[in-house]
Amino acid sequence: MTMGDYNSNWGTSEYNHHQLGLDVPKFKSVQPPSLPLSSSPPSPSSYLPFSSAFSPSEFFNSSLFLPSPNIFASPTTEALAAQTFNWRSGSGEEQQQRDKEDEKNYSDFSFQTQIQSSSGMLQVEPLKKQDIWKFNEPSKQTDYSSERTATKSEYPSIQSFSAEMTSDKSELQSNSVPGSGRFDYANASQSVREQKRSEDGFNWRKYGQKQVKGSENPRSYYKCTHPNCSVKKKVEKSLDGQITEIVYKGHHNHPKPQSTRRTSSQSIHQPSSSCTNSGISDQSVVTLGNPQMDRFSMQEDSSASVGEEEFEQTSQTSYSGGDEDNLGPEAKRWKGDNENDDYSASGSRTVREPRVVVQTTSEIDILDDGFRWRKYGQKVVKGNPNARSYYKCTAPGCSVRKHVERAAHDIKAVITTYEGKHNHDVPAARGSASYNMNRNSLNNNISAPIRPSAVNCYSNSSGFKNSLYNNTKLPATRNQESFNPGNFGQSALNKSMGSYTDHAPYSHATYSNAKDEKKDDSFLQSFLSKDF
DNA sequence: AGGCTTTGACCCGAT
DNA sequence: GATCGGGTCAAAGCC
Repeated sequence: MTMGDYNSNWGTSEYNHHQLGLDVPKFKSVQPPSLPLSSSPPSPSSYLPFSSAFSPSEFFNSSLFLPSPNIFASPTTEALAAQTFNWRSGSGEEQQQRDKEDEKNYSDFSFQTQIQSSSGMLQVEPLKKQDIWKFNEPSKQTDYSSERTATKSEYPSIQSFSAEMTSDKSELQSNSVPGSGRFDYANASQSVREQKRSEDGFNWRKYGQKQVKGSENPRSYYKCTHPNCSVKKKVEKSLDGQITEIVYKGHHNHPKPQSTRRTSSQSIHQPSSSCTNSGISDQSVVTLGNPQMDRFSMQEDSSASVGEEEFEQTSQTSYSGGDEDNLGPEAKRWKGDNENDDYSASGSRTVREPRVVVQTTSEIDILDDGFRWRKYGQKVVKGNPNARSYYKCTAPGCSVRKHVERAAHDIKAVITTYEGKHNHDVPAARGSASYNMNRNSLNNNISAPIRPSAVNCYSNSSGFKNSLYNNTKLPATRNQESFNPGNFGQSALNKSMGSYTDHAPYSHATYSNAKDEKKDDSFLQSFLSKDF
């Protein structure tokens, strides 16, 4: 192999779980927002450490629970797909029925969180796992890389099963729900390879595996099996089989192979659709972090619509020169070979093709809060070596922003900070009947935050205005979103079972965003002072 | 039989 | 030039 091979870019990303080969239809059905859903997926936040007095099923059915089809559209969601809520398992026929539905259509979000304050940052610490996304926006492409990226994070400790790389049969088996008898082994087995393809629409062949330094997770190398297609991807999986990082390289010079498989799950997955709606475009690196230091990175490629894909190109934001140094190690490490990529490598990792890009052009849901976000920056802020990804709500006129970063003191912890309030509802495109119903229901029945997680923390340069703590206690307006899965749990629980978060310490989130954020301050202030 | 995974060896750029 | 480490090769085995 020559260096030239790398020029194919480690930046192409398939959208999501598909690519991850995480396809166990039954478990990771992730439905794109645009697709009709028969049911709504549970919010990641639904994975909460319920107390004995708390009825998961009730909560799940209550208005507090805000299933959102948006989840499907979110890479994060997809990344978390394939898991079920074991706390719901075996709790009655009705419950099982729901579980069944979940298996078919839901992604699993194990956003079990607990609020903690640290270093002035309000953080949502996962009880199990959490995700962080880092997007690096590489270059444009005009080939058939219609792939998109979505990450999947499984939380085995929470789920009865965890869908994983389907190649791993043991994993498949482990995904069964103990005692549930709902797992169709035969079907799962049969679909193992099919899913390999269906997940991301492409076929992959593993050509190597290696234990990389600095990570206990083995890295697997895959090549697209399509003739003359040089797209590759590398996947890191944790010891427990969870995908911790994925990086795509190159662009498919062909459309996705037509799949004859039309299982419910597949139709639900339709990564392309989901991605399309999400508007992910161009390349970007997506890093999903989780408690187990699961790092999921993807360099995503966007490209012309091809085959089943249809992308929505969006504006791009790129960092120039100096910012490169601010890229997180992950981003640098995964820099691809895109023509535009030219970061200089840092750290001990060997990088063959320096690339420069830290941009994300896409409109994408982060943490499945139901809104569309577009990354506009990424930076390593003082006090935290972990890169902070900055996102902005893509809705016209909405200046809500949020940033996500992994806690400096604990990489397992993810800090999500919201700034501002949405002046609009959740994008309709993502809504489904059920979703809307739930939303309405929520509004009618409670005064709790419309969005489960409410606000992780609102902040602005002039000071912290709202804290999650407050949000969980104060009635929220319909527009009080920017929810964080973790917060969802907090707020929801507060409403349904008391002050779950009363004990949770918190502190002001320090949102040290730069000047471009400043301009929104007044807007935010206005909102904040008005509604709070 | 074909396709895929596994895995040790090898290649090669970086240090 | 030696060493390190990531990426790839390719034979063997599995399904």
